[in-house]
Amino acid sequence: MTSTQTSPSCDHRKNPKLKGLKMTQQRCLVYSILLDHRDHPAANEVYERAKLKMPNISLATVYNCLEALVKHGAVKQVNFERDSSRYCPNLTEHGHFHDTKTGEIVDIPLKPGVNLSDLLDLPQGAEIENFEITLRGRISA
Amino acid sequence: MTSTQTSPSCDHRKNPKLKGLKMTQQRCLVYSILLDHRDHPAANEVYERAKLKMPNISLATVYNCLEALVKHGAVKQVNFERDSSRYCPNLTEHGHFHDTKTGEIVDIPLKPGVNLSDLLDLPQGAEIENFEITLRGRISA
DNA sequence: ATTGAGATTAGAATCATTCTAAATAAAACT
DNA sequence: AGTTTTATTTAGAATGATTCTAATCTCAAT
Repeated sequence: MTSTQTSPSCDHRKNPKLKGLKMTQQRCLVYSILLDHRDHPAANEVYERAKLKMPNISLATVYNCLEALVKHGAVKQVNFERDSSRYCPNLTEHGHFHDTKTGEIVDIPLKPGVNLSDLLDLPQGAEIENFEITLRGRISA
Repeated sequence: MTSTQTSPSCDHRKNPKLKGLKMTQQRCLVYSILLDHRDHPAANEVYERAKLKMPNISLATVYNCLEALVKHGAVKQVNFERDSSRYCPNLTEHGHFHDTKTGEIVDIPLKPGVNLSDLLDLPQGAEIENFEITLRGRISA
């Protein structure tokens, strides 16, 4: 049991998103939790799930791992108003819809071929590094 | 000095956005601060500006006033990642661009005639109550 | 003038997140 | 293989924005 790898999703050869990021057991666990249930958990929820497999992991480590994954670009941090940040392994350009009835958060893909500047009057010379589009509402039956 | 009105912007007859909201001196001051410099101040910055005119106003009151204005729909609350909320009296549909070089935040109007659903693959039956579009980047000279 | 509803206030409490310093683990070098 | 270096993990303290609490104040309507 000297391996650092606990899940195939953390294998650099199979997952180029992780190339160059040292995958410790903790980072691997946190990352696989995000891949496992793509329900946009917040840090404390990731922590709860992580403890089931690694009871001594600390909340600080979960924050550290999430930060490392976000900085590396393997995971996106999603913010809804002032709520706790949530985390999302979907790296395609997308927004989020927050269903105010169920609390569920779903990914909203951008329509293929369309561009932010089709919707928005961007200022001259604006170079967008990243964006967030968050919607709140309901899904009528 | 028994009047509650300290600024014409708080006159209900001139400003229908405020109709139905009791305008106390504090609410009027907070609101006029937002109208005065449209630089998206956070609550503590509103508090600093407010104290110049009303030295005994409390931070809690500034929060209360901002909340009342937001709930009433006279002001929008704007969130960038996990930063403090900022406040914006522009009620037209718009997003925000955060210049990472200068820190400046500017309103980004939606192009006339276009719709969120032109850009996004919304789920069947989605009814959007509100949305936030926030961009980070730079303006190249 | 009295009442009652709502607003304001100071300060305490909350809660997500970050920081700190010590302990571990892994990596790099001999 | 052992030593040094470097990065990671950990528990708990600290931070900081916001909300809560309970007391006081305001003001319109009785």
